[in-house]
Amino acid sequence: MDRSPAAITARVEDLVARCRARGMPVTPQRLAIFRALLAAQDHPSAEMLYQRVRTELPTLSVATVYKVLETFTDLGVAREVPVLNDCRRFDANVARHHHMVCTTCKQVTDLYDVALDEVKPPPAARGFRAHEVSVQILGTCASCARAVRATPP
Amino acid sequence: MDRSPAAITARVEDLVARCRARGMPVTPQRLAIFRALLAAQDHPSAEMLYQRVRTELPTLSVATVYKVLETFTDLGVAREVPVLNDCRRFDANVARHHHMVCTTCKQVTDLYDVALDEVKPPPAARGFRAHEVSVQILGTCASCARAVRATPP
DNA sequence: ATATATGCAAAGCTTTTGCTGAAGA
DNA sequence: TCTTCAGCAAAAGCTTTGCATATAT
Repeated sequence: MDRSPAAITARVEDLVARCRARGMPVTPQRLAIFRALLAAQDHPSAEMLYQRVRTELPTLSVATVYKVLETFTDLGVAREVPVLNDCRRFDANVARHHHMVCTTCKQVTDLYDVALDEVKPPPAARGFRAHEVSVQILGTCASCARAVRATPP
Repeated sequence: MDRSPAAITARVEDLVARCRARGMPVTPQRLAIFRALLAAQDHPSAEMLYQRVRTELPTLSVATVYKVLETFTDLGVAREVPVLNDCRRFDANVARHHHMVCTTCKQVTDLYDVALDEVKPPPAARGFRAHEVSVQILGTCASCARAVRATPP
């Protein structure tokens, strides 16, 4: 995902435009949480975003983070990533991509691959209306693999 | 997955053998929960299994279901399916396959497709030790699609 | 001025944990 | 007999909800 200052500005302006289009207020909470989500590379949970934005907005509450993330997915400026069962994870990257998930440290890494993008619902899926094909590679990331070798169980 | 009586028997015997091999008791709870999981086509949660087995073992507790499912995954006779964030889902089908997930009714359907099996970790995944590649097709199942058309939002 | 959002607290769910009695091997 | 398990209850997370206040338009 493009993380240049210009791209960030464009994404924030897009959020503002979408809020205005629906007559929804542009609040400091929405802006700060969206900026934090744009800056994040780790598909943060609501709690993680709360911790990061709290330094900027000390009165922020976790409930607000959840509500704002819900709003973002409704507006189409962010999405929930369908990985890991322990807590909800979010991403401001709405372009097509896939994920590598470390089952040890729960880190989620984006994966761009045209071959994976070619994956289509097979004939067996008849009657099912596919909205999204998501490839999820589960395994152990490089640093966790090293840690395990250093301290065997 | 083969659900013939002979196959069911073989799977149960396999469970018994693996328990014995590790010196673990074969309890009525383990047998009943495993049979329920073998019979299930819907990737049940712990709560769903609890409701189904309860009729057979009225004294069963949900905590036991969780512990037993943990045991099953350790033994390699069942697995947790990496789909949906609302609750943990389990499957006695340990063969390679993928999933279609209805985001409306949360139904999870198995998907067998050799083309999807060909999906491999791309070069970008260097250093990452892939244990499993799981393709997840998110969308709306046939019956939910009908329901939406009948009662538009 | 009005509609909407925020913050707080409480409740709701799913899942885990600790312990005691029960039951397989 | 001896180890492991089942059941219970309590606790721990994550997430949602209801309501009064604050705020963006």
